[in-house]
Amino acid sequence: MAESADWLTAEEQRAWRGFVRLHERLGGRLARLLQAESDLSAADFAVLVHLADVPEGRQRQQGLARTLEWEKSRMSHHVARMAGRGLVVRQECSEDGRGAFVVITEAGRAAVEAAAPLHVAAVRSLFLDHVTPAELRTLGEVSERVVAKLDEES
Amino acid sequence: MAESADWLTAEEQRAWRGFVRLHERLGGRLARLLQAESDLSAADFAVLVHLADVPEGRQRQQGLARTLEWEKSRMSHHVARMAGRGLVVRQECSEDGRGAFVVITEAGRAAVEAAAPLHVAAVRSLFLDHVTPAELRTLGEVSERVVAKLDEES
DNA sequence: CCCAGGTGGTTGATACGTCACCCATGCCCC
DNA sequence: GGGGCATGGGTGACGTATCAACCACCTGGG
Repeated sequence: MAESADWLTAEEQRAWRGFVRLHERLGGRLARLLQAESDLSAADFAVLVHLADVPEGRQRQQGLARTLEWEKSRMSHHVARMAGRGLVVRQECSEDGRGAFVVITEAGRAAVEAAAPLHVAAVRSLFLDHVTPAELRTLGEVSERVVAKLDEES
Repeated sequence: MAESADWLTAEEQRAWRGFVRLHERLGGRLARLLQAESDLSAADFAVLVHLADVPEGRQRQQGLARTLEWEKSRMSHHVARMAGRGLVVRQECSEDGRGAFVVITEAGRAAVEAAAPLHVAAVRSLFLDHVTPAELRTLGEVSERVVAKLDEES
């Protein structure tokens, strides 16, 4: 993404490209750490954190998908893989014959409990430690505003 | 990613989660627009923009990979797919028997020239238009600083 | 009661990124 | 000048995201 036809001002470009790069690097780094230390992908981690935090450690698959803002297909594929690794199990839903619960296993709980503090520490040391509180607030405001705009236009 | 063990302050969490969500949404949205309007993935677009901007529209594969910060394997796979679609062609390198040039085709040039203004307009309307210049500057500074930190620690 | 449309979930195809290897060529130093 | 190592590149396997199609079940209106 360089200049081609009408492009952005220097400041716009700097901010936009910086933002993209930041997320790429930070995301990649955090994902690799999580994988190396806990053998979990970022997606695994997100699923397990939610399940660990919900009564009985189980939730309807579609509900989980909505919370994480995933497509149902992605959730289905992913749950299948996680079940294969013993992190969760599927459970039939008696109230709704179509439904399926996803339930975190003991192994899943152990994995997420081991991973969470490491992950938090990584977010801190790689990101939060290098940002001032004022900057952090600005970042939060901008993010919320733009996400809201994106949502209302969709 | 909710609370589990020691977690983040409310402000930290808001900023961090907002930042992640923002990138996910914005990235997804821009990618889908590019795909729908121009039949190019974000990766295709990045490759073509660079090739269109370089003398003779050709560059060594490894050089391209370094510019985009991709792994050589990813570049190899991707160039193969793009070549299959006629957006680029591979060319042998006479100075270095191992080397390969990637050359943009006329079709590739046409595609990127059609896509670029639409993409810029989308970045503006979905993101830049909702951020003040001061916020943009903060964003640029934070991004550069954190990326620099990440680079020096790797 | 039946059926039309909606919802929950699965599956298979395709595209993509990463990893671990492999091969060939270039380069350098003894 | 030959052996070892680095470099440029390709390949196949695997995990993963998306899309489209599909099936099963539920639900509401006639």
